Amino acid sequence: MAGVTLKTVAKAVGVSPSTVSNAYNKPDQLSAALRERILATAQELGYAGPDASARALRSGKAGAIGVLFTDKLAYAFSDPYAVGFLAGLAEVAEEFSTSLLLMPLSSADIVGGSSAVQQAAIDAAAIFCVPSEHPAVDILAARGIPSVSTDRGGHPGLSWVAIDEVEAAAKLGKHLNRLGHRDIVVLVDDKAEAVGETGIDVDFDEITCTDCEMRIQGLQKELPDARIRLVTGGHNAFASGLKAAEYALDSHDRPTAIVGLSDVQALGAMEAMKVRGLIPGRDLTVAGFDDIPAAEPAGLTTIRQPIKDKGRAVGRILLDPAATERQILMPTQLVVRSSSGPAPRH
Amino acid sequence: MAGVTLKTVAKAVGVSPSTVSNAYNKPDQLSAALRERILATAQELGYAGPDASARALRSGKAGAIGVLFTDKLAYAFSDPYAVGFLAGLAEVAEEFSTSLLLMPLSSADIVGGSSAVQQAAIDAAAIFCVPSEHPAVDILAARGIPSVSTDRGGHPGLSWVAIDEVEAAAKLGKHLNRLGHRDIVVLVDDKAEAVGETGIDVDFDEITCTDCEMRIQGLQKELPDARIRLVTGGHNAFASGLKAAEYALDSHDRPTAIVGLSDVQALGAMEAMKVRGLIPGRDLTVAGFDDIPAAEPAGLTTIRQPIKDKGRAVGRILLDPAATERQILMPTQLVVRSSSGPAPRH
DNA sequence: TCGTTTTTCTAGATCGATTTAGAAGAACGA
DNA sequence: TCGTTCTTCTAAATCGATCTAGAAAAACGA
Repeated sequence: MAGVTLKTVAKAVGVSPSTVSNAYNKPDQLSAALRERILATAQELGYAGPDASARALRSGKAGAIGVLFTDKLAYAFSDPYAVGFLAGLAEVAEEFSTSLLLMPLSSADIVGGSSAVQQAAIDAAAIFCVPSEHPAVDILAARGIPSVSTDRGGHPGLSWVAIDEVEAAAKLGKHLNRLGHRDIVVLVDDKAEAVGETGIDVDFDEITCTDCEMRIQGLQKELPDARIRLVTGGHNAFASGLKAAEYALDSHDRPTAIVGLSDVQALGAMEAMKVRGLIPGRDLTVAGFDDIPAAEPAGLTTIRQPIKDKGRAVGRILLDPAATERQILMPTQLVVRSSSGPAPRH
Repeated sequence: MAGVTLKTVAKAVGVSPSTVSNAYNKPDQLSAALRERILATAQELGYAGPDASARALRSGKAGAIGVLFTDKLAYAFSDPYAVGFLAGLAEVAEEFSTSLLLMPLSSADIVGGSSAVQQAAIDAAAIFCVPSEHPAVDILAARGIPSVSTDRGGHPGLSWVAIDEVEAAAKLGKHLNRLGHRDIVVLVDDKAEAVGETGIDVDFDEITCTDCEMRIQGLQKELPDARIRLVTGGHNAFASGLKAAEYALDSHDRPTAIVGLSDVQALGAMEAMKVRGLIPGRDLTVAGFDDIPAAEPAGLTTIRQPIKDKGRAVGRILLDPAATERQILMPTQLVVRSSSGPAPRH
């Protein structure tokens, strides 16, 4: 069973290893009859085709692109936004019959080389929602792996597919300003530490994610005279938004608007309101980012970004030789729904 | 930049390649001082650590487990059920700092060896919702890659983590029977061919997915005197459920109940009803399978299965040496919500 | 018929590491 | 002081293929 290699097959058929290799990779380099014979013998011997690692080593092609995907891989799947990106990327990958390698970027000792990012046999990489300062990004660069990020922060030459985060947030900020909101709580995700039972206030300096920083800046820009507080309930997820919103709603000075830096968090906030009998858009304004599918039925005001297209565009840059543009700015759009309304006058 | 290998570093430092290798892999095999010196020189030369493919070849470990994921990779992400599985799997993978390789099982010529399943450098594989007759599954077997399936259909020795599909469906069948439903449309997904503008009827023989077959059998078992029709709107997704349900609702003899073989399809059916002013549970009963997060707010009656646990269990079997059980049956549960009600008497 | 092209196949180098077995020297115990 | 054990390092084989250059045989054109 084990130990059947190209050589074994070659010997059995009575040809050279090169020929067996050609039978698999370059059918037009040998007669059809011989190829048939080789394939048949291979089958008999239980040879399952050229070894993947050996082929990858020799030919320099791994047939896979890596995906650096948010802080914790498992968390990523709790946000439909991230999943949408992956779907778009997968679509293109599929077209080029390339696999997607999801790499955890856990804290394994980076220098020791035992981290997944080091180990991964990949031809290229997509970097999704990982700040360009992250060591894993450096490793990719050091390995000379062509990468595309969803973040514009990196070196000038780096490829990216992104949105103008500041401008996008500014659109929402303007909307809230017009509605008269001057006291706003922003729900941010906190990757760094585990938050306890309840949400907590955070400082702007503590924000670890570049996108988040820029969105907050965008909001501030259009809400210069508003009080903007940052609250977190943990990593980016429905439950965290819920927790953080509960904290904000139950505090002595309740804001007039809650902005989730992602829709899942905003939806969590809506749930918290529902429990408290508060009606979004009337009692309190809620807004989010991304416009995930669940936002529409929930009536959530949000900033739409074409997430699946983002995934596709990244895939094209990585895989399609015809793709020339290496830095792509995607459009965003303010989608006003029932969850936002005028701030109650006092 | 390119062309810097272990040997280059070894020569630069003045030691043997083995020592450099040890510096990365077995720090206790050399003096700390030397290791330091090697790592520093490596950095200087722009050496990013041992080549992944070469290491994989020599050591026989790829550091990744493959995931064979439904027919079309991009579609898989449209079902939160599939995503939940992946999240569970990713959780365990992360724990063992192993990557997840999502392989498209497109129709590339299998024999030629250019398919992703052939190419993939993986240590083990998870097979999600791919029938055991699929050629890709055979390839994995031929390659001698340990695999775990979410389907019990394979060889007796094969590992799996599954639910009793027939029994699960029977629970729902019994529920519908008690409510008096005798005319039922089942929404199935059709992977084989592209369906046109509207849903179409399908025969039981045309069902390509083992799970689907078993679920239908389970329904039939508890609804012996009911008319059960199968309708498809395409691959497993909300839009397909919508399309198929529209077809069923607009036909001259409307059923009293619609069962989606997945929640996403059932939710699509609910949307079709909403458009037509029909109220689920009163005018028509709708039910699904999986109990995805969106099912609860929608009031969808469904069969719950612990999908994330399923992913975790598969991960454990593949990665955790301490895991001994190799065939695990997960529990299911009928969750009755407002979308199911008594069949209207005539 | 003879030189030329095409088809079919092969030898041997190579991809970049890891591993095994063992050498050289240092440290140790009595 | 001598044999023994540890520590530190190395030489050479090996993992399993693919690639380049070229040989042998067959087909071809005039």
